[in-house]
Amino acid sequence: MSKQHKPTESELEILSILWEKEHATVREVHVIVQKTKEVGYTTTLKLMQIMHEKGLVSRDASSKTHIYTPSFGKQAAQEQYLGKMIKTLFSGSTSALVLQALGHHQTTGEELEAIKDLIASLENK
Amino acid sequence: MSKQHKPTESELEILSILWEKEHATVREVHVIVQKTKEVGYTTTLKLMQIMHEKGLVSRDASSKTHIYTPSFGKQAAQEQYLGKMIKTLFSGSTSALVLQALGHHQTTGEELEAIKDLIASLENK
DNA sequence: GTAGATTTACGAATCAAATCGTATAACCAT
DNA sequence: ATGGTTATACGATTTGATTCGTAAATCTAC
Repeated sequence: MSKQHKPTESELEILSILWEKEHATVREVHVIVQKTKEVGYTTTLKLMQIMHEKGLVSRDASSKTHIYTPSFGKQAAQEQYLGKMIKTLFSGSTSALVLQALGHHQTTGEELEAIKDLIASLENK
Repeated sequence: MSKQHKPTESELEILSILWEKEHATVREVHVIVQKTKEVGYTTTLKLMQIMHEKGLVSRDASSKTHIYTPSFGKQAAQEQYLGKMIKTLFSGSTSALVLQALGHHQTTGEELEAIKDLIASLENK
């Protein structure tokens, strides 16, 4: 993930949409954004133009209607935010975060199995 | 955690210091802030005054040098940020976050034991 | 090809966060 | 009680994010 510019709240919302759809036009993004926020089309456009300037997204401008693609994957963003959160809010303790997450948020039995598997494989090293 | 005002980046940094020390003066906070950022004393002061207005911290103004105390605990903030992160970056999947955290950040054997214990107790319900 | 719709580009206005300078009050040591 | 230091209060400026209006370019349908 490009480190120079960390996405703002609104930018992250747009990135989420792009991750979901792989790539999209301003119109497509705007339609989805509008479901949660009352905001004009040109606002979404401007945001996406700024994201392009910052390098958060790339775009194909070969046709009139530009197509935007995120510059990095959801996973990279998850990594960055998770790392920062562990550092600033959990005093660097990954397990503190994990315990808090498992303790206060819903998980299915299957999910717990997957976590146990990962722990087992970590212990085999 | 007071929901009306979510702390900004800088405010969170100050809160972390207050959580660490229980309570502190502007000077004490500023000395620590200065280790990472080049910033004037009055900037830190102003920030803490605003945090007081927002209700993020309370203060004892009985002596000239005021003493600031966080209005809520670290745990409440962890809860809020974690919940938001699961929702926005992990599509609501707690296990996705846990797997990512365990997979990419260092944990000791003891920590893994504690996590396994929690999972076991969750499964017994 | 012309009208209406859609899109981009651009700049301006608004709003909040962050920074700092200056003034004033309180404290301390002598 | 006076000078130097430290604290708070307050306002001004800067910076960045967000919002939108307007104009110009392109497309579409007839």
